[in-house]
Amino acid sequence: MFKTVKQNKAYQDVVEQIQEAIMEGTLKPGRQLPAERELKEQFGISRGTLREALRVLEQKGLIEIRTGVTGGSIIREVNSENLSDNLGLLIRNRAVSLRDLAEFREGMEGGVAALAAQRATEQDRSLLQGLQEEAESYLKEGRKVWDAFVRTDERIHMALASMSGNQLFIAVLTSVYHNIHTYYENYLPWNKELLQENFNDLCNIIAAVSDRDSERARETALGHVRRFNAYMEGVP
Amino acid sequence: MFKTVKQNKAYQDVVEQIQEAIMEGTLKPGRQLPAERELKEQFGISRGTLREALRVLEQKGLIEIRTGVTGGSIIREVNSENLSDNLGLLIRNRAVSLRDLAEFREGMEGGVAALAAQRATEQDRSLLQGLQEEAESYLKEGRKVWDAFVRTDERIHMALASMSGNQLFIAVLTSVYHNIHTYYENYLPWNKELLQENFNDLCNIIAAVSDRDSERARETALGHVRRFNAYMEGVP
DNA sequence: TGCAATTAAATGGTTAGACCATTAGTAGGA
DNA sequence: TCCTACTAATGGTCTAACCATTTAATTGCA
Repeated sequence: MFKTVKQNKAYQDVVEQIQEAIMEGTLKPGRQLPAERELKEQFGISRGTLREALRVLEQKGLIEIRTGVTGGSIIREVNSENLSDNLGLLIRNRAVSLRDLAEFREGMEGGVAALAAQRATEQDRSLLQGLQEEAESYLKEGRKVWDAFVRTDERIHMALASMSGNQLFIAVLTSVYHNIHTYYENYLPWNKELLQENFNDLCNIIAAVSDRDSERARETALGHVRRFNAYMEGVP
Repeated sequence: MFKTVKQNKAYQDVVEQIQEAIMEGTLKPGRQLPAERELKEQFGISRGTLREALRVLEQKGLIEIRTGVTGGSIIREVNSENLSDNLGLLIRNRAVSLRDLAEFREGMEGGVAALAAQRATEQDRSLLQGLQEEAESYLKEGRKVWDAFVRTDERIHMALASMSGNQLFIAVLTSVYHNIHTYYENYLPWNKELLQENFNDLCNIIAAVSDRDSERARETALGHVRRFNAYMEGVP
């Protein structure tokens, strides 16, 4: 019949009030909160309690706290960084396996590439072109810059996610890449041929995106991920 | 050449130390940290600073803080609650739209269903059977239990995610469902025919999973999500 | 003996006031 | 004009005390 009454701590109340003000738009990104010594008066609490509340808001990604005379708590533009961090914690903590990450990536990369193909701007296309040339130059330089190549590969995939315009894909793929990186470096039997194959796949995906051919982008990307996942079969 | 030196605040240092201990497994879920008055001695900081650190860890979902004589900071089993909260914030802030959620779901549901088909046990299959019957009975009861039907629908999708055995799918889909619910309830033009169509889709997916036919499960699930997303086209 | 009420003790929650560290502007001198 | 030192405002940290909550131990009555 009745819900148990929740006895809010003082700092929680402060967190909720400020969070609501941000969500409602009363507090807009870029705007600054009053200084701590004034805020504590407005809320009628001590500075220590206020600071606990501000730390929580900071951790939630809602404010940024700067020191110095012009410093203070600044309302942040909400982004998906936090979601990535949280997912990263979850991945590390639950000991998500390479297999899990790989399966998950299979589910997403195709869709991301398809959306990117639909939504890429002229600027996006030239960005991809530039990244492709960068990757090619690393490939030619040979073994000593292989990890530079791998990083560029990752940047291309993230650029595609970015072009999808979908914050969810961006956030989730960011975490996945951050955590899958070590696996790929350690377990893939990198050699000249594999890098070349990887590069060819990238070129095909980029070409499909440039042609605004979303279905070809989807299939090419999915095929790429599947093939490379298969190369890692049997890895713990 | 060199990275900029990061001047850590004291509380950040504490957060990192405790977080790492949890991630490495030195601190296991259920275990309690020392009391604040002792912890502050171990870290060589004041209680206020320590409490800021604990609040951050609490917000990250890594510890739970209880009052009382047996209280203290208890290491938590990390779950996807935080992820859901975060996604909720992004949605309320309009950083993630219904369209984003729908696109994302399209990317995942097919893969989940395919994995479920490969990995479902006998027990899983009978669980699905039970849920299907439950949904059918709600459907027959008519309008007054429609939201019971919708909740069962959600449980079926989550059961499939669970059967995929992939913690990533489970965590992410849990968050997505928790947050997409309001959209579906408000914007889908629910009526008898739509519910029936929904139910038929579910039956087909469940049948494919029961037959261990992963490709049919993938296609059926994907088609289902796509069709229902299309019904919501034009929604903000 | 058994149980209920009371008390005690440990924990987190909060307060007050002080001082330190960082930063940007300002004034003053070379 | 330019550099330097100072000043003031902000967050960061510390100390020490008291309040609030919860559990376990104690007490006292039946």
